[in-house]
Amino acid sequence: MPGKLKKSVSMSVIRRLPRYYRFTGELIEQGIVRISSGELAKRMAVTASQIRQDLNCFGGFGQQGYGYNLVELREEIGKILGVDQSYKTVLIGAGNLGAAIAAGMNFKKYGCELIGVFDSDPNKHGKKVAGFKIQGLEALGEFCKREAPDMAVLCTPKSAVHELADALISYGVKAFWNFGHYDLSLTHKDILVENVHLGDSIMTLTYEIRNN
Amino acid sequence: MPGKLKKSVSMSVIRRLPRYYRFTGELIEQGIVRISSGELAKRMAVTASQIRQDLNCFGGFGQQGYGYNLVELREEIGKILGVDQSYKTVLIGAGNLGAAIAAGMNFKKYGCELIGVFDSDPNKHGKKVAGFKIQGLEALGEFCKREAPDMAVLCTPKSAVHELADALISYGVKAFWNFGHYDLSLTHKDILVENVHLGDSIMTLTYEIRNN
DNA sequence: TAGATTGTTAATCGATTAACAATC
DNA sequence: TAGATTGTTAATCGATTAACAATC
Repeated sequence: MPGKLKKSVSMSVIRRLPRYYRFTGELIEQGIVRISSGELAKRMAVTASQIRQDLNCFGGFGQQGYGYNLVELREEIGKILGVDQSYKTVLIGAGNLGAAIAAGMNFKKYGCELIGVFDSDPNKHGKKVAGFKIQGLEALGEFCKREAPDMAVLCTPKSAVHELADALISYGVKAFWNFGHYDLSLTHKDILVENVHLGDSIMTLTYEIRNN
Repeated sequence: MPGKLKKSVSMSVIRRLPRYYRFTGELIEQGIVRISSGELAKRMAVTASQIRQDLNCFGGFGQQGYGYNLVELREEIGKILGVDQSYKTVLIGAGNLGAAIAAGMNFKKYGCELIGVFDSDPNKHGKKVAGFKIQGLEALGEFCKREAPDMAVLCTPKSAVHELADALISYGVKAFWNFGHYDLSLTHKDILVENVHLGDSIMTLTYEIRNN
């Protein structure tokens, strides 16, 4: 038996990591150096058990009797999340939302690097967003062959998502940050998809307003 | 015993409802009239059991031997989610993202109605977004007293969220759609919060790129 | 060393899936 | 009626919490 097989970490855990990353950042800003799982739990309104379990999926970052060194802990979580990377990213769909994401999202902070912005609308071509000239979709293939982006941000209407994904996958893109109201992972296998369905999000809020 | 107490529905179920709402809409567009839980399950890549369990939290919308009438089902889910309502909504923070949400989000489709846009930056005051003149925060109190909004969309930097929430709560706002990197629900109780943390979202994607 | 706090195993809880009787 | 499919109960699975021995 050549080394134990690392059991894959559940999505529930992964989705909590960014929150740990944010909180440790804030605590460091406040000048705090070390923290126990109990104290961190209190501040984040979760259980200490959960924090210890979550972190131990990735190794022992703490020290018995002491707790966790915040700078060290944050760095480790950052590495796990990949924010120390620089994944090349293209953004497709420079409408309201797409342009806002391109201009306002600090990609570097999250391990990504925006390298191009595309839109199907010829009227937009050549205009600048976030320092990038908006390019037509006909330029996408060559651009991808040259730059080999890792990730695509999809900010197009849902009708365009399917076809775009086909093309991007054929150009070697494996990861999709999808803002379109379309369930990419149903039709496209062997890719990574993270959906941001703003409509779904606001509906859970209206649900709660109503049922309260 | 005056009627059985309806056990509250779990968040896992609620968060699946918008997806049912989307899929039933698409199926209706395709001209399909009825569907069985088994067939719907296949299309959504979930189990039929889950669909039946989820829907039965709210009552029996189906018919044995027949399945579910799509138009009826969608209407029921819509009512549960509150998309037939018209919750008055103010948006605070007309930066890149805030302006894009104001202009691009079809609030009416989701049971909301945008009634005002606010920003702290005096240079923006008077400019128009989505047909609304951007107002200063000093106008917020009077506006809320007059209009009594139900919901606030927070698109400000995290440093402003806490104070803004204090003010809005004092004006009677109970529900917050929060785009700021700040955990509102930790500091403010008895309000409804739905967070959209785009940073958290993109980090789960970089995690997956890295660990794949 | 004694006290604190982790890493980790065991117990509990909740959510998902399976099964099937009810019924259209 | 017979076949299909729901509504609902029971079984399983996974995630969260509690407990505690290991150890800094």
